[in-house]
Amino acid sequence: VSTTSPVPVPAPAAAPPTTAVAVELTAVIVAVHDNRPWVLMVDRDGRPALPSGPFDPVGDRTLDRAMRRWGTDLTGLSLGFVEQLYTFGDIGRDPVAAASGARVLSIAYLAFVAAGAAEPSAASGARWMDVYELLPWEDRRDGEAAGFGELMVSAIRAWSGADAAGDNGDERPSRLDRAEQCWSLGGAPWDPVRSLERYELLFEAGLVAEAAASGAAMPATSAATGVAAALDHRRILASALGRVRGKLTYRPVVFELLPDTFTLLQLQHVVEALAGVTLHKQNFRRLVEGAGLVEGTGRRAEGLTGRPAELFRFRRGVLRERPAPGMNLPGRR
Amino acid sequence: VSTTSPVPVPAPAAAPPTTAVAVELTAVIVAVHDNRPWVLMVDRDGRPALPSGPFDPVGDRTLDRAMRRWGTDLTGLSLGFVEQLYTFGDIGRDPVAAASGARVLSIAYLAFVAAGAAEPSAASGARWMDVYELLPWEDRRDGEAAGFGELMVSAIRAWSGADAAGDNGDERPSRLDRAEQCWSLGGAPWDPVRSLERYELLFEAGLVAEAAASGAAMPATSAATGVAAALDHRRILASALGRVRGKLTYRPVVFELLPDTFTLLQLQHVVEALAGVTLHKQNFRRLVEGAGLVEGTGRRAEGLTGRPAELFRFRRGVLRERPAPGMNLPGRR
DNA sequence: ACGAGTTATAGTCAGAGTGATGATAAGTCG
DNA sequence: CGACTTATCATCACTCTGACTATAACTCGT
Repeated sequence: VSTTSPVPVPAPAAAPPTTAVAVELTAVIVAVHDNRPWVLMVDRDGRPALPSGPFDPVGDRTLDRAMRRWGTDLTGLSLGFVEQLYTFGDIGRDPVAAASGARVLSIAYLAFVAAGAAEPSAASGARWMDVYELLPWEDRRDGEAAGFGELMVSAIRAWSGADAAGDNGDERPSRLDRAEQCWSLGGAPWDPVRSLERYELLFEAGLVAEAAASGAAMPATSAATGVAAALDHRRILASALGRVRGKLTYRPVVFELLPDTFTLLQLQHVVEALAGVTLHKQNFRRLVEGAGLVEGTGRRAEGLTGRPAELFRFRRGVLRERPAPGMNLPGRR
Repeated sequence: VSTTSPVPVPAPAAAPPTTAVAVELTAVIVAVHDNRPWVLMVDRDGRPALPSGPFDPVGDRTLDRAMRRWGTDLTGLSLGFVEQLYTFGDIGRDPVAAASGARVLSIAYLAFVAAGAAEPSAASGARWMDVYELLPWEDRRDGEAAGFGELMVSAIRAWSGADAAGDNGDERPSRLDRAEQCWSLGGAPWDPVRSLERYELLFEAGLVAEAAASGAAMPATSAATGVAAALDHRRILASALGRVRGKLTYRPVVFELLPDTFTLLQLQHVVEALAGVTLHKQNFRRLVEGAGLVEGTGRRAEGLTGRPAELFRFRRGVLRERPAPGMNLPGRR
């Protein structure tokens, strides 16, 4: 079955590629205040859009560095955690560019800004926007169907039934299966991480405004389906949100969003804001302390009300002890 | 802190980017036979290389579809699971191209081919190569330091000490910390998922041949550090391996690598081959059955030796029951 | 000063999941 | 028929998880 070394025949693929396309960086810059996740958005033809910048093939030695430099310029803030997300390249994703024959590739990056940092420089035209204004169904902190409702569920049911009848063989999971898995319509628990799948399902079902080619029927804003963004930027945001939520569970990234010291309730609120679900308070405390993720400073917070809480800090030592330290979200597995 | 809608000022970033760079797709096509993971490689100037193909901005409507089409042509096999990995764009990654002023961006994809599928078409010049021939330290199935040895450990220790002395502030984790985490030098258990970090550490420490700019001192092949590949393809492979290992734990992707029915031992061997660690047999069986990942067909395997095992198949129903069904690797967390 | 309200923090308990080990079943091969 | 090999079942201690209860410490209004 195997040859240990490949034969020394030049493969056809080895010829240097010559395809030219436009490449840009797109940033999903996230912060958390006031129990809400915020994302930095600019305006693009009247719609909110993720900030994008050109990729400079001469000046930028690595993509990561390009992202860091440009993101810092844009926000005037120092970016904590920075990670490449995904490269988006569908032909229809930028209709304007497509019309002129250009193909736009966006390398999306995810970055965190610590709470308490300054505002973005006004010159950039960038503003913080509530993530759940764009993806309202992803926030389940106040009840299952908060802002989503049975309406949407039945719409999805009706739509997913449409091909269950057609029975596409049993290769790919049916739309019904996908809908059930995404929205926990069957017995399965809600999985915060699947935000991208949920957005894609809504898109396919024609329930988000972006799905209507060239601004047809749907309103750009609805309480249930949120505010439409430019191009495929809501898709990118949904993918970022899923990544953040997944990452939370096995890497201590939350601390990049918090000040150096914080109370356990603050920490819990940040996790809840990102995960879009509420957590059991006592268990959360036990978990993070028991896992050695945090350590108490002797000091206490300037209490607003109630018993003053101890201030904690991230305990770097965990990294040496556990390979995958993070916050457990309920119902994973 | 927040304005609900962004101000309607055209952001500087909204101007269409015009940067032109060469974009190619690079495939990490993986199969498992004989208790080993195999990757499809071609020859490139005498070194093994991952197959790469140009991205066609006109013909390919989506990146995923481009990958599928081209990968199928290349291998003559049908690709099961296909997933975008990462986009690599370091300026130094293709010295030949760089010399001529071109910047090459590779969008790397991971794809699986089921066992028992046919050989790749000979015309492509592609051959299967043992993944652990390229990344020998990633295979820990026969003992901790199999093929790696205390030598490498101390080399890394020496190197990582080099900046511990310099003490770069305590922003980024020190090299010593990184080395300890990657190789479980401290108390931490070995984490199969960190293959990319390990490769990058070896690269930085100058312990892999690719690190020597323009073929200086290091031999292209060594028992401990493996066979050097073209460009940054070993880095891409390491990143793919980490992704596969991670994915195993929360999504039932193994089954894409197996025939429709299989024995539990076969399943275990595939998981072990990919994870590079051995698993406890009884617990593995209990886990996989208890989680509802598989279901027995009544039939038994044509036993070679020993008691014949029952044949199992993947149980699609899990997807409806659990959000994140997968194989637990030891020592995660 | 005191009690109501609010938040922090410790403790307890049942059930699920995990790692390790032993015992038994069912084939093949000499 | 016995040695060998692999499959499969059962058990046990231990940790982790989810839910609940009780107590501590502070602010504020009266």
